[in-house]
Amino acid sequence: MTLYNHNEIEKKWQKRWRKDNLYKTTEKKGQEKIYVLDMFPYPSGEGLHVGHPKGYIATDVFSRFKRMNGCNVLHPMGWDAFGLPAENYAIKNKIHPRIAVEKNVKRYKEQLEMIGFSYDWEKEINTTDPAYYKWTQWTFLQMFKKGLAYESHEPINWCPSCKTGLASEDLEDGKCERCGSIVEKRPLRQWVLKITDYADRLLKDLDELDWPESIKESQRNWIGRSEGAEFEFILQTTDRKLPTSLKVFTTRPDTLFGATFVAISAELAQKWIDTGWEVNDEIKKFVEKTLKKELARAADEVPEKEGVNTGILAKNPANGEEISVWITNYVLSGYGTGAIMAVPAHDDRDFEFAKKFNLPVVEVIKGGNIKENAYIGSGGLVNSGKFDGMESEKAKKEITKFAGGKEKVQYKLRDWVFSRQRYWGEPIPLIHCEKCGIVPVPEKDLPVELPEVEHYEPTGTGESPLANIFEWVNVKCPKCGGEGRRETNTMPQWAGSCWYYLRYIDPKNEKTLIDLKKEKYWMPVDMYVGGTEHATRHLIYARFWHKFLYDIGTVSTEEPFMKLKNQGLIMGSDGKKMSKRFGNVINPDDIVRNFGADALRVYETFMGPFEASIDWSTDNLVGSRRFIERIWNISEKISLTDEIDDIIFNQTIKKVTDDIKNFHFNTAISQMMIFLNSLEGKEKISQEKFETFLKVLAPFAPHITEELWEKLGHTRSIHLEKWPSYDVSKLEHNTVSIAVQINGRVRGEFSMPRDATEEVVKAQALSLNSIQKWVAGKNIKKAIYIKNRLINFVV
RNA sequence: GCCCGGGUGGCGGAAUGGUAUACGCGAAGGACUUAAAAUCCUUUGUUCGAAAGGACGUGUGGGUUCGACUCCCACCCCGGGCACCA
Repeated sequence: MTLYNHNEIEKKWQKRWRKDNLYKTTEKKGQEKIYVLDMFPYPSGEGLHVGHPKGYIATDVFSRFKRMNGCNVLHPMGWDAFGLPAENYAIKNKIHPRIAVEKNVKRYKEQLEMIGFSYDWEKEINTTDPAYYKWTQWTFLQMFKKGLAYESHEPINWCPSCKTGLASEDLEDGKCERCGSIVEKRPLRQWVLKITDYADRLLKDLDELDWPESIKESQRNWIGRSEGAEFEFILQTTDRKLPTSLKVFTTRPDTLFGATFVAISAELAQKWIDTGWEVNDEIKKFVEKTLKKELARAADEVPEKEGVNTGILAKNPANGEEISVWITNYVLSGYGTGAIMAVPAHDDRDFEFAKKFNLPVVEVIKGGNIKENAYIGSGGLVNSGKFDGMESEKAKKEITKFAGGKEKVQYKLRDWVFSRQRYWGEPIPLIHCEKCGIVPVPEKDLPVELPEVEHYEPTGTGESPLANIFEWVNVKCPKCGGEGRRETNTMPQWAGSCWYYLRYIDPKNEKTLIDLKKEKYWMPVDMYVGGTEHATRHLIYARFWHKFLYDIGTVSTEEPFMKLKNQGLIMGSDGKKMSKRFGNVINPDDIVRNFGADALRVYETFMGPFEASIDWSTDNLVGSRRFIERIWNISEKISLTDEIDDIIFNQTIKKVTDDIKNFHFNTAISQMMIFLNSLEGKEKISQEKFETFLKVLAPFAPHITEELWEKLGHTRSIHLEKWPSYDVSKLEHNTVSIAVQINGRVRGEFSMPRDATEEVVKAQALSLNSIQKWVAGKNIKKAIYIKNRLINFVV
């Protein structure tokens, strides 16, 4: 018996596959295309741990399966390498980010190759390659020209440690998603993309996508659509500097008669002051204090409600009542109009505020006890004039009409803060000219390359380190030829990943972002696999970016990713997230060296359902290694005749075929184990059937199957073989075991030929000793017969 | 608070109305061996019983059904998303 030396065999085949370019993308006519995509990794300094390849293994199994089924498969890999992690790593280790990225990419690629993935490396891309980011910049320019990119000075989230502004998507519980620092608000000049223009389409088109419900739900929450109405309250004031009316948005127009005051945000009050509203010291101080607190406040902190009465009165458009206008710290400035109608009887927050400041609470919806709490449910109207008695749902429309409001839809989604005050990102291709204003860099001058710098540490001043490189910053204005300055902000980490799936199709293209003919062939992505952490970042940004490209005719589909699957996390063996911090990281290199890539691949697919989070267990991995080894050993029993159970054999082909399609890899492996167990103790195994078994195993364990395939005399790779079919007539045994139940409890069992009639089964069942004692002297009310499975007597 | 998932042996898990615990790990016993490792075979939900056999058993409590891990109602616990969004 020859020894199974996984290291030698796996290295041998990896080398051979590379040499033969075995996994080169094909575009054979008349064959189905399938685009199988992994969320490309961010090459960090730590290298891969065993959790990372879980998704890659799944897509690799799937791609290999599709190739064997005759499909044209596009299965590429690349590197998302701009952004904070690479830059922070570079700063910490005092090397240039470019060098750090090169080093990390090399390491990642080595690690991936050890696992035996079938990527077409001719398609490799890197978002930090100028030939790549040329087109990231190009798309930004198109957005700028369409008015979707604009400059803003609004206060935004600022990470004091990373020293850059952030998008709301980059926060986690009010902390910087990268470094965990508490994020502050800071007014900053910044570039913003109008993703809100796409809110309705981003929401609506989710319905068409074959994505996990939880991801779709996260996006729906994030987009946050609310239907309601906008009302205009006439302001009763003699101050001519004040607006004459105030708009509010509400989802509860049915409660309009219960509005007892109007609340506005401090930001809105400040705007009024800026335009000349004369205010007393108390109001002035309150606004200043509130604005200051808001800047310093952690994003998830909910402070005690504060407010001050402006003395201004507003006329309720429903009943003409004059109610007071308050400046408060609980109305959000960035949502709706920055002002609300407060209905204390039917809103928790307004109730709390009204109680604190002794404002009236008027019940307009029946159903609660408004002395104790706000009632936010629905019900019949009261105190609402002619609408008394009407149901709240109906009243929403009626009162909106009556009070001159208009129906309106609001979204929570905010525009995408798109600039970072950092070095390691795509330069924003704009030039500031004193005469012409903001001028786009002409397309022929793209890419605007990131210049070499001595110091790339962030400045913390709100300017990127690029601002200090005068020879780069100072340029001629492309429009008037006068003095100009380059935009020094760079793009966020997520920019490059918004369209990388298009670049894979044609990675060397210099003329256009994508050749539309090639795009039409491969898009959309048929199978996209990655982690759930991208639900409201990458997966929203990329959809937005793609829809924009669709609108300008660059791509042919409205959505980039038709089918999405999320792999579950592999946790440390201690149940904690695998991380250097907890010292529970398992390195795939060690596993491959000690147990083999095939064992790792089988284990990661066998450990549980693909979507489930499961703790790593090297003990359990041993079972997968044993499986591989048993196949090796059993291959020595091959002969011309065989004793293989035909039924198990055909069931195995069917089960593996169906399970790979559905990403049920764990049960596919278990079926192959059942097959292998059925060979145990048998002396004769035919080459033909064993080869078929190798073929269905090949996507999971590409190395050992290739080696055994060669040993059996083949010169062409097993991975180029056709996927086997099974004999439908040989999926079930001719004899079945029938369970006999009395009142639903199993009391006996016997064997029968398949498809026996009820009479025969009944007679046989009742003749059993074990059954007789249960039915003796009792009246059988009825018998339920489930063909080939069981018979149940009700006594 | 609202919205998604999920809860099955000692452990990872299988079964989507029809014999609960497939497959794997671990454990116990046996074979081989001078011995150990490796490998192979057997047993392995709990409990009562010498055995035959019985009772209990898929988070908890109810319901539908001849029959429920599976469907319905209520609740508890765990994981994730959103959250002063009017």
